[in-house]
Parts: sequence; structure tokens; C-alpha cells
Amino acid sequence: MFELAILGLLQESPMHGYELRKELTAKLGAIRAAISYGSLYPTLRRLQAAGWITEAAETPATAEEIPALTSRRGRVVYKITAEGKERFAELIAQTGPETYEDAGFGVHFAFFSRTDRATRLRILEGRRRKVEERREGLRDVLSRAAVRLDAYTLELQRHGLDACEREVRWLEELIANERSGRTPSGSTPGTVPDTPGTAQGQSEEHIPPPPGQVQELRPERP
Amino acid sequence: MFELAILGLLQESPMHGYELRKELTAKLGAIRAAISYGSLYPTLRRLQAAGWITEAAETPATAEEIPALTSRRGRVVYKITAEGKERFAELIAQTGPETYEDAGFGVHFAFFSRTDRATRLRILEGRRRKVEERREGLRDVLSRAAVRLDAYTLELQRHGLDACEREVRWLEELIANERSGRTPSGSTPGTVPDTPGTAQGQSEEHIPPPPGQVQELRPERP
DNA sequence: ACCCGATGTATCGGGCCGATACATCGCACC
DNA sequence: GGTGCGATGTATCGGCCCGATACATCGGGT
Repeated sequence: MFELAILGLLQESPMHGYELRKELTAKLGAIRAAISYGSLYPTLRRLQAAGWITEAAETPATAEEIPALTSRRGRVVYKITAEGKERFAELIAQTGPETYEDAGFGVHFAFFSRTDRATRLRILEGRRRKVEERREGLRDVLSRAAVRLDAYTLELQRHGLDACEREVRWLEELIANERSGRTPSGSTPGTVPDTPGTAQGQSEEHIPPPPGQVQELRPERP
Repeated sequence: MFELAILGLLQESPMHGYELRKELTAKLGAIRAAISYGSLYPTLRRLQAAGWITEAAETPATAEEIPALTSRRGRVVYKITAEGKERFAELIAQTGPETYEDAGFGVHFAFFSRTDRATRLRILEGRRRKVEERREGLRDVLSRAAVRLDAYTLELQRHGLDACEREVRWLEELIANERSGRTPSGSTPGTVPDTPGTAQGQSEEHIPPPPGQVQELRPERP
């Protein structure tokens, strides 16, 4: 699941592990607290073995770098490959059951600006369905099992139910916005161009690299 | 983490795996969708190996049972041991870092009716602290990184932030209720050596409902 | 007669996590 | 001038949990 996220971040700019973790944490902060190194490094190795990313030695940057004063140990910089970009496009377009799970949905959503509109709608609606099911389950338990469960457990269910209802409303809004051709809170132009009109499912290759949008992520410290 | 939940449920009544899963799903439905068998059975084996639970053959109940007509295959009924009860008491009272994590907190909360008030407060406050930290992190990202993140990612953060704020408010209420002694005491008869003087909740504010009586879980009799 | 959905037990590979270990750097504090 | 500390940085290990899968029985509907 981090496969997608890592590939997505590396497409913006090459990074080393520590940096990657920080960016990941910033981008997915709403989903999970922080990705653990015990996940990150093995995933990186996996991606590398598959050929989606490559390991680049610490950049000497300008040739006349301070050569040996501070030897700048370690620091493995990872870089996405052409195959990796294809893989990313594939992952971002395909929807499995885990796409609608909490974490999976969050990751997909975080890269919506690189997802075409038809897929965005599919994911949003799938997620809504999922949350609605969950909501119905909670309602059932609350109405049916009030005798069997203690007050604290019921309170927990109620809080969960509230969260579900709220998320459904949020999703409804997002779906309505997608249909009417707006991006959330109206900002950030220059992302994926919308194709208004009919939702034609033509598989038009992979969405090419994000247009302008890519900006320098903290250039290597001098 | 399911160790606590399973021990807690088996303390109410012996059960077999399938039943256990359903009860778990009902009790923890607000936390996670459903516990997988790939977690349940290994956990059961672990608990058994540790001596916290024992495996009881399918009850012949009355001696003159229909002996072999329908052989009543399989059906392993698990039962908590004395050591298991001690273990449960230990687990429910102790608070580690994972106690304040989403899942860990949920499980602890679901068994609050078997937790003494001091521990309840400790957990509630610890959780609040955790969520507040998360909230601050999201605020930071939102205020500081609005330039670097696209509109969808920002929207995700906003939604996460909203959920955090809401949960903090929920926790505040619960804490206030605990302090003022309006414990929604759903304590099962004979389980908690509870602190006396906890009056039944006068309906005020939001901690509501009927103190649930634990009733016999259907000992299946088809 | 036949199939289907619920009930029921169980394993396997894989992903992710927390704990842990190690090493360097800049900086404040004494 | 030393000393310690927090941030930066890479990496592994054991363990929990999950989804997929396999297998078997039961009650009932068609």
C-alpha cells in the first residue's frame, strides 16, 4: 500500500529514506500517524528488486563539492525508473477491494490530483458504499443489541456511527463537486485536466506526468 | 491486542471461534470492521499455549444426548481459566503507548465497564493527549505546507483535522462525566470490584442509556 | 434432487509495526 | 574544551494481523 505512496512521492523528486518518511508523514498524516522504518526500508528494497526504483549514490551535485571535509556518510537517494512510473500509473488507476478501506482509500485520495476524473468518481463512490455498509452495521448493533452491550460499548458505537455519517456527507460533497467539475476548495489549477461531458471509459494510456505542479522539494542542503 | 478482547468476551461466557468472531465484530464494530480468522485462530492457539484459556469439547450437555446420529462435528469451545482472568485484569489495568492508539484505545474503551474509574480517566486523558498531538500535527501541515500540497491532499488533512477536533470534544465530555461520577455503569454483575458510590447516571448531557444487563449468550441449541 | 447461504475450523504468505542498534552532526550549556 | 543531547540517517528482527484459500456440514428453499 505504501508502494503507491512511495512511487508517487519519488515521481516528484528523488529522495533518501529519512526524507521520504517525512514527506509521507506530511502527505498521509490524516490517515496514519507515521510510516515506520520497519515498513519503509523493506518496501524500498522490494521496489528496487522489482525495478521500479533505483539507488543513486549521494549526489556530488556541483563537481567542485567540498570533497572530504564532512564526508557526508550514508544517504542513499532513491529515484523512480520508467517502469516505476508505469507501475504508478497502473496502481493509481486500478481499484481493488482494499482501495475502499480506510488506509487504501486515503492513499489513493492523496494522489487524486494525478488521477483521472472517472477513476476519482469510482473510488469516491466505492468508498461511500463501504462506509454506508459500516454505518448500517453499527445501526443494527445499536438498535438490536442495546440489551446485550454495556453503556460504554454503546457509546463507542454511537461515536463510530457519527463518524460514519459525517464521512458519508463529506463524500457526497466531494462527489457532487467532481460531477460539477470543481476541485476541492477551488484552488490549485494545473492538475489533471477534466474531460467534461460523457464519462467515456477509454483507457487513454497512462496519465502523463503531472503538468506544471511539480515543484522543488527542499533542494539538497548546500 | 485481541488478546484482551478475547479474554474479555470469554469471561462472559465460553464460546467457539465463529461465535467469538461475531461477538468481537459486534463489540468492536466501531473500531475495525471484523477480526479475521487468520488473526483469531492463531491468537486462540497463543492464548491456549499460555494457559489463559482451555479447549472444551463440544458439550454433551445432558448425558442422554443423541449420541451419534448427527455427530456434531468440530466446534471447539474455548473457556477462560483462572490464570486467564488474572491476565485479563492485568491487561485491562495496565497502560502502554499502544493503549492510546486508535485500535488499542477502542478495545480498552469497549471494556470500560470492567475497568476501575482511575484507569478509565488515565486512558481517556492519555487518548486525548494523543489526539491533540495528532491535531496539532495536522494544523501545522495545513498552515505551513499549503504551498506544497495539492488541493486533494489538503482536503484530506482538513477532514482528518475535523475528525480530531470532534474526538477531542467527545473525550472532554467523557472525562467530565467520569469526574462528576455519572458513570454509565454497565458493569456486569459480579465482575468488577467497583468503587462504590457510583450512582446510576441521571440523564443529563449525553451519557445516556440503559444500563445493559448481560444476558446469557445463546448456548446454541438447534 | 440439487444447490445455496450460513455455520464452522484451519493454514499460508505477506505487509506493517514497534523495538532496537548503530553512527554522525550541529549546537547549547557548562 | 569537553560533554551531552536532539536531529539526521540507515537498517534488522520478531511478532501481530490480514486476505485468500481450502474444506466440511447443516437447514431450507426450489
